[in-house]
Amino acid sequence: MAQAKKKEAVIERRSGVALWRQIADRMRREISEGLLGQGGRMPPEVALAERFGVNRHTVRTAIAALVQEGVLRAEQGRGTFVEGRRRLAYPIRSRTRFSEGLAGQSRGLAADLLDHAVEPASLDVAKALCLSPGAPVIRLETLSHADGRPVSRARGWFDAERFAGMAEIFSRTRSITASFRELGLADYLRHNTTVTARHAEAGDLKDLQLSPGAIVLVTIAINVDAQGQPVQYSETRFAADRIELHIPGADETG
Amino acid sequence: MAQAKKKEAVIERRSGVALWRQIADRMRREISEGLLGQGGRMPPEVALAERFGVNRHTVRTAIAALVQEGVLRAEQGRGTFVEGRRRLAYPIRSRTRFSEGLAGQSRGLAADLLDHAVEPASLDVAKALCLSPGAPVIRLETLSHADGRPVSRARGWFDAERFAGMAEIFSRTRSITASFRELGLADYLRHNTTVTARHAEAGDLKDLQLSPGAIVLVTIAINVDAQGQPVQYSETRFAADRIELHIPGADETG
DNA sequence: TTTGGTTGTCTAGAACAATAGACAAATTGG
DNA sequence: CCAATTTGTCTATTGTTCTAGACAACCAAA
Repeated sequence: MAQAKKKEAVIERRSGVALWRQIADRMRREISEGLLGQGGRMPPEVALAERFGVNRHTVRTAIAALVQEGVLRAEQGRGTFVEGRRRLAYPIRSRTRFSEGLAGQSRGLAADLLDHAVEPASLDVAKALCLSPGAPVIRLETLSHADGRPVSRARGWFDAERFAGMAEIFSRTRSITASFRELGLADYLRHNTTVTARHAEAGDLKDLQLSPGAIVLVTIAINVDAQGQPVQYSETRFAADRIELHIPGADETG
Repeated sequence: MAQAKKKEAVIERRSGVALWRQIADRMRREISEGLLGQGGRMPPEVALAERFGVNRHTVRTAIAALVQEGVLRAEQGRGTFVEGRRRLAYPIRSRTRFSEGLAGQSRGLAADLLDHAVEPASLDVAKALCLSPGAPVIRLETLSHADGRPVSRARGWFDAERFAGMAEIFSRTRSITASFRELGLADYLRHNTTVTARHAEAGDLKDLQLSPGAIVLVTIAINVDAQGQPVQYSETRFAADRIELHIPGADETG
């Protein structure tokens, strides 16, 4: 029975996803769960190849991809080591603010303004913000980093009349909460959030520094002011391998 | 300029993901968003091939995969038509019950008990249920359908002392809420939920009838009774192309 | 220094994915 | 019936992925 391979057969052939990518995705996940690379050291390539039932070169391709992502570091003669950090928890609460949510878990929080425009509200946006379709809205495209790594890419819409100058203020304050405050909105609440997941699109792959096939968690949210008037409609894509969403129960919400 | 191809270049080559799979994933998403297949009819293969900048055969492979999934139906001489239904909304509230959540959106709700066992609590489970590590817990593996399609695969743990006979009762009632009620627990609350997303594993691919590379939304939740005592710890994998999670704001929670 | 274990590089061939073109088969509308 | 449109099938060719084996380069410990 020494002949029998130990492969776990979790790798599927002819699936349209290359073996090296399936293996890379699996290793990334197991590393993040602490199942692989305990003590910071990965098993040798030959052992991994045997475990997955593939050739050593296939494993090497997977490792190369994770090295490229910054998850692993390979040293000739010594071994392959885990570089990646844990997944950050992003809380979704009534009063969640992006920076507050991740503060304490990471350093170097930053949000960049990638693009902005004033445009007529689409049907979706108008409905969410309780405006007439075609009413002018400000659209902000932002990219947020934590620990020097990009974690989310957001697209937010605001009533252009009520929040004139939002883009300029945001590019200075780098925070939605601070920008609202400057515009006279002291407090706001998260009204509703929808969560989906999908494969990252080309633009997000680039901005979030993901590799093709990577997953993004998508939240679509509406924020309202104290009177219940919508002030922001946003769609945020989180790199699913860096962020997890935490939704506290009602008892913790207040 | 008639020569210039219209391809949208969202398809990446040499990415480890075959072109036909990228196209299939994209078409599935656009169909679910209503961008593709309006009126139930898909554009002809030649048009799709031109749009994605690939050969017609590549598009055919993608279509074949979606036909296999039940999203599309191809009829020789007539065209290709949309079979798939929209994504169901699964609300995450303090008092969400699975069947209640999807009731009204779908028919033929059903939960199957795939497997069950009494086993010693792992560290995670013990901590979540406020038990000592190693204390006996009941583990239920369930599969839920809506509209005849599998939508989620759940693994739940319960205190074996307090909820003795859970497995037998569940296989009869096919509902966690009803089972709790029979065991004397009239009401319970969702205490905490964590949401992540990842590629489906082999077991889930099969049970949820997904194709390799498909995405699952993973929720990890703790339910508590009226006294705040944990009664259930669960990990649920939702087929991300069939379900979206809805998290209402605090004002709607009560 | 020597030995064993590890990653890095190269070559060659087999398996799979994608392209190209041609034509068959079925449906629809004139 | 005929023509146009559409999906289905076949062959051939090219490029990418995976396998197989061999060996070099490097590190650590005996």
